[in-house]
Amino acid sequence: MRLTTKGRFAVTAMLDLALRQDNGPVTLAGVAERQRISLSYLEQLFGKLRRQELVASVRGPGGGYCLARDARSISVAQIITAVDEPLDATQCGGKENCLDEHRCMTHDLWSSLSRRMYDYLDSVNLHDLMVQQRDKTTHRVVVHDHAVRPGVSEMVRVQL
Amino acid sequence: MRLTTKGRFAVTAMLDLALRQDNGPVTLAGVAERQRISLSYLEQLFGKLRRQELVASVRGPGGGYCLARDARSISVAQIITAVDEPLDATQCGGKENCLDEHRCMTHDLWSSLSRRMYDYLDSVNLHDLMVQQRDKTTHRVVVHDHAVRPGVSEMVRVQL
DNA sequence: TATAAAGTCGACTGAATTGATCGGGAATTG
DNA sequence: CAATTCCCGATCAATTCAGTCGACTTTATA
Repeated sequence: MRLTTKGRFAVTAMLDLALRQDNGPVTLAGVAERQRISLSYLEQLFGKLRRQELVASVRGPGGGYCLARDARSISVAQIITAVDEPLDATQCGGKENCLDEHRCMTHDLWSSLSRRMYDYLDSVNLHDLMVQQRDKTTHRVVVHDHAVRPGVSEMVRVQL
Repeated sequence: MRLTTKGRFAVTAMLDLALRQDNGPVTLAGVAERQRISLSYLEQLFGKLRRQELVASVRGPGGGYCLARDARSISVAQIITAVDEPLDATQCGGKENCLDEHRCMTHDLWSSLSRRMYDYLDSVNLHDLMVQQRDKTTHRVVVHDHAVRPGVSEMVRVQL
């Protein structure tokens, strides 16, 4: 499990998509502009996301991308591993370069750590992020309107 | 927070150190040989670990490295951020390239995610890993005594 | 049917990072 | 003194990152 800006771009773009797909397919050009990510780079990322069946594409005018499944069933871990393909195979990974007892130490240690990290990222899904983001927006509006709509947002804020 | 093989090397080396420092300072040459990491690369990593005061060095014959503090007080997160220095400042990070409402989305989303990951890695310390590793070794010995040498790797393999 | 809007694909690029190598130091022990 | 070990800087090939470009396919609609 790697964690780089590449994964962040993908998660950000997917969240943008999730928040806007109610009005039909979302164009990459739109995502690129809103999130300040280069269009061509997005195309590469969405190529991978599409092959992993996290998004579906609609060609032609009025086309764009939609989530391929419910936001609740798409985890952050799935997004990240979709674009960061070489999962973690870079280590000794069963090859011949680590010998005797120590092979196991390195291998097990890291696979255990990285599994626990994966489990965490897998427990956060796109819908969670949408709610979190909408609350933030709401909160801003509330502050603007000064205190007409108390509720929802108050709590989430604290966590960040 | 980045998570790459560089961090894995550092954690592995620190664990090797922690498991052997009872007999005095541990040489990098020893770590290099046992863990199959190049000596010069280890020197670079330990330079950073020393500057972060996670390890202390002893020069001259019989010298080497020791943990600078108790294993319980050194977390995996500390090790990783020590060697992967540019913590996470690579994003929009308060700069001018993200505008209006969307700035907050990207920024808050990722800082929240990455903070939770950090918290997790910060909750695992070197002592935890030592215990985990020693248990595994013990377990292996038991199996070993059993049959005619059914292969050291047999058990450990399962987990992978 | 022609055109424009969109996705699709492949090749390529500059910059940064990874992991490694080398050479020469400085400190310490015996 | 000589050996051992840490320390530091320069350099390097390979890979990845992030972005660019050009050509192509699909499809809605004027």
